[in-house]
This record gives sequence, structure tokens and C-alpha cells, in this order.
Amino acid sequence: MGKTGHPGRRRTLSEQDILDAALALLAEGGADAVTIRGIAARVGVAPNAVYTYFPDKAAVVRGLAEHLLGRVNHDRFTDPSQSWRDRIRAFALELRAELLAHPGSVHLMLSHPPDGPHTQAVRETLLAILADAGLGRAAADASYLINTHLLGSVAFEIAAPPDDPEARTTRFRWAVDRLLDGLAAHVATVRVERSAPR
Amino acid sequence: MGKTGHPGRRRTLSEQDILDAALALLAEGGADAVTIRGIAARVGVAPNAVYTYFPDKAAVVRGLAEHLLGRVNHDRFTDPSQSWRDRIRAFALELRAELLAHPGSVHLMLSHPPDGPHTQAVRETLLAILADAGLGRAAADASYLINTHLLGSVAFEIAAPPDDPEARTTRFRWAVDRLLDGLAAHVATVRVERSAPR
DNA sequence: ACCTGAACACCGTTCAAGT
DNA sequence: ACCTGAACACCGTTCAAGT
Repeated sequence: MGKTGHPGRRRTLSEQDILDAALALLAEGGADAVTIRGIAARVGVAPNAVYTYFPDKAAVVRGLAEHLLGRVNHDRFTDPSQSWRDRIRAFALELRAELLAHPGSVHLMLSHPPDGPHTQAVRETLLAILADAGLGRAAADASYLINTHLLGSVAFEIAAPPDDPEARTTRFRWAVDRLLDGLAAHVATVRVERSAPR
Repeated sequence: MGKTGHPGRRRTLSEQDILDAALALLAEGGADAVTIRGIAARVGVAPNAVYTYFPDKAAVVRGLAEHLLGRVNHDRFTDPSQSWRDRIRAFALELRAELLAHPGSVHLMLSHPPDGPHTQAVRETLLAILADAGLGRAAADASYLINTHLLGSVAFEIAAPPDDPEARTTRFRWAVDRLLDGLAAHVATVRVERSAPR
């Protein structure tokens, strides 16, 4: 199906092959190792052949970030039997773990902000939780606050000298709890406004 | 004074000349434009001559970040006549403005975390305010929370498409206020522990 | 000590050409 | 349509040599 064009054409590669190679390079050598030439060498092709699948390096990097965000399981955060605080805590910890597992991914996302379907799915999951929490119109700002803290936090952790990883997790949880306290205080404000609109 | 060594030597450059050139390149072309060869060309010297003043590019970049942090005026944040909330708000807004004025500086700091005297001065100013706020042992974690949010926030703002700058400032202030609410709630907790130690 | 010229080992990207 | 070889315009860094 689809318009495969002429049938006699070679398509030795797929976009996924390229993203897999990029992911492997990211895992082995960090963000600096994610290189068009390195990807090409890893999939056994000339460097410029990569440009058949992606228009430029930025597109490859966005695809890579998308691929990473596609690995998060949303179901655990939409379960309404848990409190919104617990759900956001779990959400933040899961994404942090995913980003920490791929050092350099944060720098890639900060320099080339992704905006594909997986990215939007993650954004909407977070927005749904915040709406459940009762943040109303401020849900978007709260989402921005959490994303911002998450990326900044992981970027710092990767750049900083490797001290005790358990202490870093504790520090991250502490920060998230302060954030949640701040959001909870604002929820109370919103509630007051809503019950006394004038 | 000092040990200038042999008097007949040329010293056409200073470390400051190199940092000034790097700052100009950062202002003109962003983080990617900060390049050893570009700096050398701008100060009128062969590329490898830069290695006489700095051991490698990372050192230049750290020096550049240091230079930027040296521009913040600490006095405005140590004034005890203002509330700690106002002082942290001013601190965050000032640093954000300084970083936004030099697009790319955040990426430089995130990839090469600075640790010179100006960096430490900024850190200690923030710690002092947080100690004033009554955060006690949690001051370090709170400082980390604010730094993390600040850098992540600015990185996001620079990477995102240039929408209304005033709206972005409003969003930033909103986020800082949520953070302060969260910290204030924790101050109350600390106070309770201190007045009832057993 | 400070600077130069030349080189090494890389980059991303483009172009012309082959199938 | 997809791939190759060759090239262009860059990087950071090192080395040997000059003063």
C-alpha cells in the first residue's frame, strides 16, 4: 500500500535504523558523539546518504528525542485512583530516569525542542493531571513550570561531578515536593475564586 | 609587580581580551559562534595562540560564564529591609535578564558548569537569603531548586519560538511565585521542628 | 613566554554522477 | 529514489620552529 514509487528501488535503510544508530551513539559517547558521519558509518552507508531520510542533523536529533519520549508509559499517570500529587511525582521521576539513562539527551532537547506526536502526548498527559488537580486556567503555566524544572534539573545532574546518585534522587524528590506544595497552594486560591466569582 | 619573568617578552593580549572577543561572538551568533578560531581571528592572532592563555576551549567557556556572573550586583539582594520573597524574586529576575541578554550563555553553563569566584559569590548570596528565610539545613536544596528552575527556564525560552516576551516574563514570575509558596510552606515545617525538637 | 605555519583528525552539508 | 565519491568550509588541538 502507499505510494512506494518504482518497485525496483533499493531501500537498504529505514528512518528507524538511523534513529537506532543515533541512540546507540548517544549511549556510548554522549551528545557530542551523535554525528551524521558516525551514524552513517554505523549503518554502513556514505555520510550524505543520511540526508535521504532526514533533511538535516536537527531533524535527526528531534526524531531521536521523540523516540525517547515514546518510551514512557502514560497509563500509570492517568490512573485516577491515585492523588494528583502522587501522579505528578511518578511522572517527574519516570521522565527524569528516562533522560538520565541517556546522557546528552537533555542537551539535545534543550537545543532542538521536539514537537512530534510523542512529545505532545507527554504534554497532554501532564496537562490532564494538572486539570484534575483543579488548576484550571493555570494548568499550562504549571506544566511549563514542571517541564522547566525537570529539564534544568537533569541537565545539572549530568553536568555536575558524579556524587552520590541516591542523594541526587532525594534532592530531586525534595524539589518536586516543594513545587507540588506551591501548586497546591495555588489550587486553593483558584477554588476560592471559583466559589466566590464576584 | 609579580613575577613577570623576562622583561623583553611580548604580551599583546590579555585573558580579558579573549573573553571580550568570546562575549562579542556570543552576542552576534549565539553559542555556536563561540569558537577558538573565531576568537583568535577577532583578536588578530593565530588560532593556537589562544592556548597560551587558556588550556582548552572548556576553560575559555567557563571564564566567559564567570565574566557574565560577575556583572550581577549583589547589594540589591542582601538588603535586609526587604522580605526574603522579594529579594529572591529580584535575584531570579536579574539573573534571568542577564542570561537572556546573552543567548547561548545558558547552554554554555549547562555543558560547562562554572565554578569560579563570581559563581560562588552568586551561590553564597542566594544561600544567605535562604538562610534569612529560615530554611535552615534545607537552604542548599532550596538553592539548587532555584538555580535549576532558572537555568531550565531560560534554556526553554531561548529554544522556543519567539512569542510575546512580556507573556514569558509573566509566566516566569508566576513560576517563581509558586516556588516561593512551596518554600514558604517548608519554612513553616522547619519552624515547627525547631520549636518542638523532641 | 609567546607567537606562527603546518598539520591531524574530525565536523555538517552540497554537488555531480551513477543505478 | 537512493546511494556514492569528492569536495567545501569549517572545527579543536598538537607539534616543531622561530623570537
